[in-house]
Amino acid sequence: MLKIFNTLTRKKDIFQSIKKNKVGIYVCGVTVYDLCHLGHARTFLVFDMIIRYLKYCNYEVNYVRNITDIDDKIIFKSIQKKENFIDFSNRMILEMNKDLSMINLIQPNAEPKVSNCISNIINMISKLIGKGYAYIGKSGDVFFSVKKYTNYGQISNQTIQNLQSKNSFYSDLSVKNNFEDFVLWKLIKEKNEPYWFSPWGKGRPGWHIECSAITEKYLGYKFDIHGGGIDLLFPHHENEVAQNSCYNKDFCVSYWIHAGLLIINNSKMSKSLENSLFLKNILKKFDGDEIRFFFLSAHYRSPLEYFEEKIKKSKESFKKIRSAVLFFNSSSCSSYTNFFSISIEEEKHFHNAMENDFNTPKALSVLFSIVRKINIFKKNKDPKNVFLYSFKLKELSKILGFFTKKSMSLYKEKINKKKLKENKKIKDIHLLIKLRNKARKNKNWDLSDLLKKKLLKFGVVIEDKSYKDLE
RNA sequence: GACGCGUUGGCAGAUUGGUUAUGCAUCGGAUUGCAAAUCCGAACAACUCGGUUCGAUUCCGGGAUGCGUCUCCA
Repeated sequence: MLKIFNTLTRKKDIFQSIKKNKVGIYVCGVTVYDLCHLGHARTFLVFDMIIRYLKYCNYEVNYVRNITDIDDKIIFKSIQKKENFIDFSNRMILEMNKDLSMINLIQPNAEPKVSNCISNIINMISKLIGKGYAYIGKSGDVFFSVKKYTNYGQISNQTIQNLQSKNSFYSDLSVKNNFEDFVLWKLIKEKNEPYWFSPWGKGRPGWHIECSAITEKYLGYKFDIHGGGIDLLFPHHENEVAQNSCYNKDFCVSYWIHAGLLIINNSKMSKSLENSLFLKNILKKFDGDEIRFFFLSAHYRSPLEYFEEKIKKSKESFKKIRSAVLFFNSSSCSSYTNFFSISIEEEKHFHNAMENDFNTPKALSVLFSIVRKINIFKKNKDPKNVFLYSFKLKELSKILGFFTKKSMSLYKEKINKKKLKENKKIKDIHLLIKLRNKARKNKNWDLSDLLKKKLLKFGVVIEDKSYKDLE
């Protein structure tokens, strides 16, 4: 029985899908004003793991993740880079897809761009105005009237009275009726801003309305799971609930799942703090499976502190599992295929861990105990059990998204390259030694010293004894 | 100020009202031509103060402290 921590009820709820064997899930995606950072990677990896597990449990999953390609920061960045706004966001989307594919994420069933959903957004805003939940402010921008929605604060447990106002254009009471009201449609302020036509003038949607319109369009007013980073809980998700509930009174998300944040230098990782680590850069040092292991070795809801030493250590731990799986791949024995239906004790532990709100650290510890058993069976020369447990290890790892075809082939490629490099290095060293010996024989001391220095660069220390050593 | 989540060995990180998490690192041993890998064993733990209890790291309360959110953020 799968239990999931639901932010709405603040406890672990038993999972039950609305439609039998089907799950609709929406995850708030990236605002593409820069490259993907490691924080994005964590959130999407968490939901990737959740979706893989649901699929493993025989659910047909409809996974929707939006791309915010309209946003003040995107506009600002594109102007700064003197790049057309559309070109800039498209370039960032390409980069995002490239980076995310390297950590082997399941592709969403739909990945709508906000710019393709403007008509849905306009419809939703019109209806909200019609119902009296939204109004045109003094500035001409459209605002949501928070006080009209009596359940506001339900998911984030916030009350309007306790909110602190921040200074920005849209927090100014000269443009809207109440400070808690948030913007649904922004009119263009500068000539070079991108815009779309609307009943309220040329402009663009506010941030919160896009997710409401997209979930409505792709998943309807009732769906199973809504996810995102915990930093989106307030105001983003609170506002989404308000918008959708006012748009359709039967709106209901069964489970709200929030991923814990990646912490770096004792604070949340975000670009506004200029401490971001781009996924692209991390991928130069660690592969997809290693990054996956690093994230899954902490519970998905707890904050996770990042520093390089930590991921290096986790890479070392992961080696243990990887080498066992590689050994299995290289020694598969088809005569044991009748073993596939046999179950082992560890599978139960693994499933219990996953069913308990996706306890991946515990599930991983089960993998380690399988590895130990495999090693013992190897030592005891028990090939049947080596095969059985190795097979199970691989199957369970795959549930968590490890050892996909792509990640395996990338890893093999990396290893082969390394081997080639090693071989070349050894050849080079032998050649240099030969040349140096020749130079010494010819008493060409300058060349000999030069070659000695070159050898030192390869880590080879030359200690000459006498000419007798020379060949 | 409000709301939420934390504090577990050297590090990372699960779990639990009583009995080994797990991984890395350390120490001892086994295995091995050497090494790597592996196995066995050892040592090291619950922020603090109260309460409940036969028994609390776990439940309850106070305190300390860290992180997140409060209308741009995965």
